[in-house]
Amino acid sequence: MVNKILKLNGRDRDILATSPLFKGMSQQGFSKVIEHVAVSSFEAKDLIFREGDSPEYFYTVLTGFVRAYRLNREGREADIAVYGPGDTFAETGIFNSDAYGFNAQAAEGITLARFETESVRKLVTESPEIAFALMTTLSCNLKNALECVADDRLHTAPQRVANFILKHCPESAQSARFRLPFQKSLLAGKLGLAPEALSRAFSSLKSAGVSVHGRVIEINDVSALRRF
Amino acid sequence: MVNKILKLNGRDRDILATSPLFKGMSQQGFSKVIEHVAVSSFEAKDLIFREGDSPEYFYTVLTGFVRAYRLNREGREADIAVYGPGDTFAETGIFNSDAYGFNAQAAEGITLARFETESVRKLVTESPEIAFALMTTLSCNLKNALECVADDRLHTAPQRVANFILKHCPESAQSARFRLPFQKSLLAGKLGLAPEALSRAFSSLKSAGVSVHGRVIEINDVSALRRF
DNA sequence: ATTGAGGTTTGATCGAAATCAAAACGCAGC
DNA sequence: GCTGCGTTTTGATTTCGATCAAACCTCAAT
Repeated sequence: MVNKILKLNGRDRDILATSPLFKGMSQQGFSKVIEHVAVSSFEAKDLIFREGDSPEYFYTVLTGFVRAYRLNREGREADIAVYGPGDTFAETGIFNSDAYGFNAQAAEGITLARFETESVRKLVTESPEIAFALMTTLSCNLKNALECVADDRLHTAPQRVANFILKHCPESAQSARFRLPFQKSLLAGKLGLAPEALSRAFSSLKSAGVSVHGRVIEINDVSALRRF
Repeated sequence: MVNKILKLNGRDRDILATSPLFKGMSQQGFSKVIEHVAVSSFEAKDLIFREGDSPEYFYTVLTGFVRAYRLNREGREADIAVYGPGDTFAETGIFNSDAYGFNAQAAEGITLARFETESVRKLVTESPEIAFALMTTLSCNLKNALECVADDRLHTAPQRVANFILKHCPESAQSARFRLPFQKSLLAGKLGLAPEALSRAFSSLKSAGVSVHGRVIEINDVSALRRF
């Protein structure tokens, strides 16, 4: 069930203002864009849009996680990306008016900032600053997508999991501990694995000093994990 | 060996003007950008840039094909994209000054239009038209990359090859025949396959009416292939 | 505390594609 | 037409991860 609040509240506004898309944007630029924003909330499992729909809106995540996935002919699903707080998705619709290229689903209860594709398209031609911000976001999403292809093709399941863990460790830490921001089944999808494969990957990382308690990951020796 | 010609010749200029990046751009916009262009030629196997290099330039392919790939720790290579005539690559450097995210290699003798990242970054803030063209290109590359992830995760080798073939068939054709634009080993890489796997995929498509003679692909019944 | 429903782990099996090895093919240069 | 090199194909084997099935764990609701 979609619940739209037409005005941003203060907290949402703050989250948005500090997201990569708007960070570094002037007050005026920000004000212009948020004239065209609405806040939408979704419950876990709700569909935000469907592959093939016409791209009327694009989104920035305020809270929670969004799962982007595609279907094959038999209806099997494969995740292609996970978007979290501050991430912007489906912004290709601004420049490429063909249909959304994937399904987007709330992985849990979420709130999104929803922008009108059409209105922002106009803003882009008027404001170099807004254009620049969107290009930076596109660049970032493109880099991540190519990285994902490379990771899929180069690394085994345990290596992909190790990489994911290492991204969440402070660069120079000896040891570390953190909490997964979402369900393991979503992490499995993000890494292109079945949940069973993720579970087995975690247990094969025990030998590299990784222990898992529920959603809490503990790394004894970060540099050993790097060598794994 | 890199061979730089500082001025575009007429033919190169035409190719560039009709490439997706410049198609639809005004004469003035085009002129502005090509002040900052050089033409580079490379021989087969030459490296254009290396992952980790600082992104001084980005490129549009004039002729031939470019292989984008990454290495794992053991030095095994995995292709992540193939860029052909009219395609623009490494344009993320304009907005994201961190290093190139992949290695780029000439798959055969090629000519490229080479743009200075820094100069174009300035143009983008001055000209909405140029900004819009770059955003469209970024969008297109992002869509392709996400499509690639989905294809890898959803489809088997024969299905990926079938999809590739179908993209090269006229939408409504009953039967078709076309020539692969590059070596089979490059196609294998593009599809995330070992050359042996591509070869086996082709032979498993014989049952769907696909025959292969060297680089020439013949499809008896396009709609049967679609159902494969 | 008990129940029940998701989510996760473990076990067994299967299948797709990588890898290694060698044969066959295609083609440019002589 | 031959020669020889690089590409592609074919064959045998291995490996990784998917799939199916069942047990287990967690936690919210009763």
